[in-house]
Amino acid sequence: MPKQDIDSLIATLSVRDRLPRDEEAVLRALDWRTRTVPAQSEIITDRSSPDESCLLLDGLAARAMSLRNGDRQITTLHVLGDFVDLHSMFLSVMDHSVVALTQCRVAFIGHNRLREISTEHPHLGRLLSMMVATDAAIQRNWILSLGRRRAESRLANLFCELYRRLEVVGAVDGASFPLPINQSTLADVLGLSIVHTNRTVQHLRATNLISWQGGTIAIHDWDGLVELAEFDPVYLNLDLAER
Amino acid sequence: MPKQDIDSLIATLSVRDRLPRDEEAVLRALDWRTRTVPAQSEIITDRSSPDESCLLLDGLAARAMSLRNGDRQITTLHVLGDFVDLHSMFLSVMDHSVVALTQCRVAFIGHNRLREISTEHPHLGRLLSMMVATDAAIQRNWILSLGRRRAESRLANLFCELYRRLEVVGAVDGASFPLPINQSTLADVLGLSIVHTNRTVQHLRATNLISWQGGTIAIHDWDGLVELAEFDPVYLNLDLAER
DNA sequence: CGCTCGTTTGAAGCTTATCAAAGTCAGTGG
DNA sequence: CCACTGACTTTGATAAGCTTCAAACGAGCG
Repeated sequence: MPKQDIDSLIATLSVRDRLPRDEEAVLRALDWRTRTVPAQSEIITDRSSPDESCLLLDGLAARAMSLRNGDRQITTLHVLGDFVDLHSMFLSVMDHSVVALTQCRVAFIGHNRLREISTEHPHLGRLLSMMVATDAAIQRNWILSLGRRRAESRLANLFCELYRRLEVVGAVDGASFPLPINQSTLADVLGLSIVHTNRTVQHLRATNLISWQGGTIAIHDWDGLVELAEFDPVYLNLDLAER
Repeated sequence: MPKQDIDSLIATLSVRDRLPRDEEAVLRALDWRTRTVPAQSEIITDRSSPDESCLLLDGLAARAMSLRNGDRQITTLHVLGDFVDLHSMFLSVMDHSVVALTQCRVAFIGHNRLREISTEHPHLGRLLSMMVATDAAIQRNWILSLGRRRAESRLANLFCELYRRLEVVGAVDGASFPLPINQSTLADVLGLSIVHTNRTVQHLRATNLISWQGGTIAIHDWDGLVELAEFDPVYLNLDLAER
């Protein structure tokens, strides 16, 4: 695996806790098994019992769950630097699937190996648990969104969150960030119909908060977006972030 | 602390993983600081930075988040045996508050002590992480509910989940379990208005799936409730449960 | 007995879903 | 070079689900 591949994980961790040199070295020295998966493919199957966990090196992935009628809900979006299913190390059977929304590069590492390094380096083990907990905090914010925010605020919130998370791993470009998904997928994140998702996006455009073309979101009015979203990044746990 | 107080934690853990005698002994020997808190009081304040975690020994508690307009969303219900904010061990600032929905007995234990025993007993540390991960799985199911299930199915799902979780800690009585909250609180769980919550409850009664009086839910038709809810308990991670 | 809190009912309105069709655009083959 | 195709976005019209407001009802309590 190319050396810089692990950089986004290092960035994700070190913005949230101190990451000593030796622990960083341990992570870099791990025997990651990398793979490239095509867009729309399943990285991890629902109801399976993986014996390894998967780090996202590049691309956009999602946890997805479905109802019998085919309705799909995406419960978390994953960006580079995210451990996509550390959860499977602690839960024996997957309660959801993980799908690649774009082409993704991923790196696998065995649960046994992760358990070994957690025992040898307890602080590193705690960092892994912190990622699980951060994940859960992101999910809680999404529960608040789905339960109590209306469509527009919900979408604004998503854009704010993605901007901040992508910023951490150096994947934003000024006030723009990549979002190479279609509105049908976005609807599955928002818990809305495609039609209403489209109308909601159009309204954010019309009020000049954002634009969205060619798979890129440009934020034109960050303060306005934050206001509409009632966005407070505490839940992202970015304590050591510079701002 | 009376000896049996910790039993519900032991039950919660041992239904999900093997819990060796010595680890159980470690948990029982911990220097828990117990407290009784009145209904409606805050156990942990939003935006605070606790240095201890809180185990629920008795009663019903909830993670709560609010919007500026006062709308409240409950993101997780906690029952006896649940670690209410293990998350705070890994996240420095609380992204939500924890409130007692009924009078609660709780037991606090310092984060430092938890870190010590996690280092000395790595498997026990992993059990703690498993509780965080189980919590996250419960939240994911709730995201699916809020995003894609309509009110009736959402409520049915909640009742199925609570029944199974309370069963683990021996808090059900036949086909009944305690739910000593009012419909306003239930509305905050479901992400609905009080009025619609009331109508949804009445519909479950009218179709003879459940009854609800005096703070007790009686399930009259488990299979019907499961069917309506599309309830699949995989996400509760009850691997070692007998059924 | 009158209060208060919680539940229930009714009516109107808003947000979002559903259905159907048209518009746009990039890619493809004739 | 142009018509065709298929995926995606956009628009319009109607309906369903849920919220809001207002008021009545009921049980427990000082």
